[in-house]
Amino acid sequence: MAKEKNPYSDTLNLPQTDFPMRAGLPVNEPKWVHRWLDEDIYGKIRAKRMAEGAEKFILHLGPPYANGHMHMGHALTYVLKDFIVRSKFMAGYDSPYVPGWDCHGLPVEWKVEEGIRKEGKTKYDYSTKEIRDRCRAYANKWIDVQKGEWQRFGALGDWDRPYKTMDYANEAGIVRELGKMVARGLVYKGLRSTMWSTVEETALAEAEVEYKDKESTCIYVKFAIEGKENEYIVIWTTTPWTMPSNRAIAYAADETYVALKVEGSTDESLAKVGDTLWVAAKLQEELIRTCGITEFATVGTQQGTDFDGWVTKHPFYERESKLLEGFHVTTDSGTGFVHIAPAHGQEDFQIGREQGLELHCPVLGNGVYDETVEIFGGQHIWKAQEKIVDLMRENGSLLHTYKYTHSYPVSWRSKSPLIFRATPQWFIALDEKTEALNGKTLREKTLEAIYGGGDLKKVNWVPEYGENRIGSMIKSRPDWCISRQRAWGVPITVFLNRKTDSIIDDPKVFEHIAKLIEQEGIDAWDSRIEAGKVEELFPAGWLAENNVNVDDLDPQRDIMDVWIDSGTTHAHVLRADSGEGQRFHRTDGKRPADLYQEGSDQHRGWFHSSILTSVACYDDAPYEEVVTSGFVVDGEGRKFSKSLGNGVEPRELLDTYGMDIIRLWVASSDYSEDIRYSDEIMKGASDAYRRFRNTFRFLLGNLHGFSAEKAMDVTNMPELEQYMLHRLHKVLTEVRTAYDTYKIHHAYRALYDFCNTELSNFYFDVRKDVLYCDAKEGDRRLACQTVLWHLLQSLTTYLAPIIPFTTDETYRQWFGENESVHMQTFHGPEANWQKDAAFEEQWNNVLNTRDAVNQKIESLRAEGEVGANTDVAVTLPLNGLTAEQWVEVLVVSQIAEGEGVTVAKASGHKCPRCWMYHETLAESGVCTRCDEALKTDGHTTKAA
RNA sequence: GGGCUAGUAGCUCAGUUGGUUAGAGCACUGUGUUGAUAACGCAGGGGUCGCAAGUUCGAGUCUUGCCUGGCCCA
Repeated sequence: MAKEKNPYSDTLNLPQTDFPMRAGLPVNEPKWVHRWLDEDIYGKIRAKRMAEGAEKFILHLGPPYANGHMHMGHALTYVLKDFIVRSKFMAGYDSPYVPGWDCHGLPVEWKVEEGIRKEGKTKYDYSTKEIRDRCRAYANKWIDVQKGEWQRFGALGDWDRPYKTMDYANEAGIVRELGKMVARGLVYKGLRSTMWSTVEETALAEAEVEYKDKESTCIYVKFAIEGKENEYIVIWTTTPWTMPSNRAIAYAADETYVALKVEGSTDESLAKVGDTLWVAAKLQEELIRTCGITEFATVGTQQGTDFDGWVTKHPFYERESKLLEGFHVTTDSGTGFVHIAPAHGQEDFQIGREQGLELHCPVLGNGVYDETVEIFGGQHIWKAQEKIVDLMRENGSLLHTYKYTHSYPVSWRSKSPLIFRATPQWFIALDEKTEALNGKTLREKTLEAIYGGGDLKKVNWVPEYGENRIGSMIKSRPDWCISRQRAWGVPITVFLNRKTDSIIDDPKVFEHIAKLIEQEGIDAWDSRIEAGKVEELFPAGWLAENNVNVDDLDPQRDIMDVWIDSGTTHAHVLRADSGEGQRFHRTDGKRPADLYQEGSDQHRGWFHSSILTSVACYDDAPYEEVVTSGFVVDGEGRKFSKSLGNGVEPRELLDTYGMDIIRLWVASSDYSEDIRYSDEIMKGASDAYRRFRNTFRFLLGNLHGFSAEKAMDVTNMPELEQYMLHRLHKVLTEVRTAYDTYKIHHAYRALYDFCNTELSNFYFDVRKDVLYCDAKEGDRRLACQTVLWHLLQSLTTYLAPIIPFTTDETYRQWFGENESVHMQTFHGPEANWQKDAAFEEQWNNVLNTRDAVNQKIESLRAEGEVGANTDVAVTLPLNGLTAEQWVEVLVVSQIAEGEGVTVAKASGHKCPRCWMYHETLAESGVCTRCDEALKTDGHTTKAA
């Protein structure tokens, strides 16, 4: 049977709106992005806030690296930042947010070199300047791509004026910071153990190293102990070529060692009968077997520490090699003694430096021993290697040799084996006491900023454990090596004066160079050096005034670690742009940034480099507060990786869900820990989105015909409306606190639950009767609409930071195309919405009663007695409400006062218009309320 | 291997200083619904709080160990 349309339907005030139920986010959001840019929403908000003299809130952005597409990690952190910036704007702050990019560094340079190779050429076919130009173009290409993706996230910001670390002004700014650190005596040149390719003749970064199987010549070598007859320390090594650089032997302090007296050996064995050999107890069997010892006696036992002070002779040079404790010595293999060549190993170098051993690297960049090396000087290490073994065999210090295949580091490009070389590098000193820091060291002063102390205010670390995390890193980190032997980066604009063996630290010189870089970019440095115009790098007359001969100067050709670039953005972005009327100008005496917000890996990265450079140059942290987030992991809590095949890209998600849903996913998660991503979780976000959207649609539909001047004063409203405003006051207060403390998921949760529980389940359901059936401008209806009107404004403004697309769509739907929600501030809570505790208590009881009644009605329904609540009559204690109010709240037809709660099928006649039961109906056939409403609104009382 | 950190219903989250049968929303199941209908209401089921010891009259909450993850180092 075809459904017949109720003739009264047309006389009802049913919801009316063009706001579609289906959002079509993937298609519509990009239009909003363009619209916001066209309207310059960001610029307008800022102009408005500045005109108001609003307080500043500066969230400073850690620049993403200008290479590749935005991934989920980017999406997470840029959405979080946008929540914060937008919520600050909404709260009335002036919150400048400037996007930026980290541009220099290896990854871009690699990509460019890769491109060059594809052309069948090598980087040597190009000048450094040409390489840099290509790097610059490459970075710019990705900046354009990332900018589009970033904007698509819905991020508000100063898109017309982003910062780039490769902009000339920023490059100059980076040099200025270097100059400050040099002037403060914090920069020095020293040695560092680096991975080196003798083929490419260059130091390699960690990421350029691969591991491959390599066959090495292993040797057991005897070191004669001084003051003892035929008694030896035995070492084992896979790199015989490092023997000329041996300076010491390391033992493990807590291992037991034994002395074995050789009493018999095989014919091939090099072990001599009568020799006494020291070896770790755990490794003696291996030594005996490998070296062909057939008979022996254990003639001594002692702990590692007992070797302290022992001295041996180098196997083929006339010099000592003393025994030292080695933190890295294990008894997994070898002999429990490790030969130390400080120039040729990470741990060796560290021990060598701590113990004051000779660190000089006697191997040249091309792998040839220099002239200081006796016997083997001028020979290539790989070729000399066998000769070294032969020499030791001849002089009797070799105990055994064999070939051994193991995993060995090679250059990812040439696949040639790498070596460790101690090379000269530039460092920032962590432990140098300097006058500029009140006689304290950079490490001490930075710790004061982290933990609070001295005259420095403690940084607020959120979550709290961040404090300990970065603190323990600063406590234990070595000096900061800031030099790189590369092309794409800001030069270390330092001159070594060979004559005085000092560096030029005059700030005037740095400023002069910075000015040149401001004009010409980083090429200003190299181009003058290469053209032999070094004197141009000095202010006019400076050389003569300071009696410096330009020929004595050795201008450095290294570039800076890119962590200096981004680590100094507090200076060349924030401080440089903070003058009167400029973007970051602040008069509140706070640090340059209120907040840095990044993933927790940045305790080692950007938070770390930023606080060090800021303390080094300005004696204080660059930020008041640091908020960290976790990482995006899959539904099982595992990280995304190619090998697991569980990765997702924001670009795919945008096509299936749209950004507001992705943003809801972020908002619903506690980002202080890792946040999970799965299809199931995204389904939850989609469901939540639909709830919000339908709430908006209900509000818009029922506000049809309403306008601001019809709004009713709170005091004139029915109690139910007052109660709802009271509840709204409560939830908005909660959300404010949540935003203020960056607990976005609490804000989301409070608003979502409010929409579900207070609105959809209760208020909307209860008030549909009044909204649909009362006269259009009846008091009850206008009061209700006034509440809906506040709800519309509060919900859109409070949700605007989280779902900017949908809230703006909603807001403009009601307030007009030219009124963006993003130009507003939070709507409410207004003081007169709040009621006293007794009022709240009474209404909470009403809701409890409602639950009890509903349970009873549900049983009635199960018996098939009733369908909708309007079929029901209820008896209950009125408890201070009128029967009329109970009818409204329970959406039932009849209420009678009684002792307990009972429910029954309503009696009388059902009004065909509002479905409520009445003992009598009006003459027109509808109930008296409907009858009046029909008359007031000018409908014919009897439906045609 | 070291530092930091987490593990409460299918999902996302609450659970103050240890104290009554561990909560919420969503999802799920059932059901109602000619007026929010790819929407909405009502009701219901669902957790030995990662595991194992220990402290305590009493532990999701404290201690130790283990398991499984995450970030950063070596």
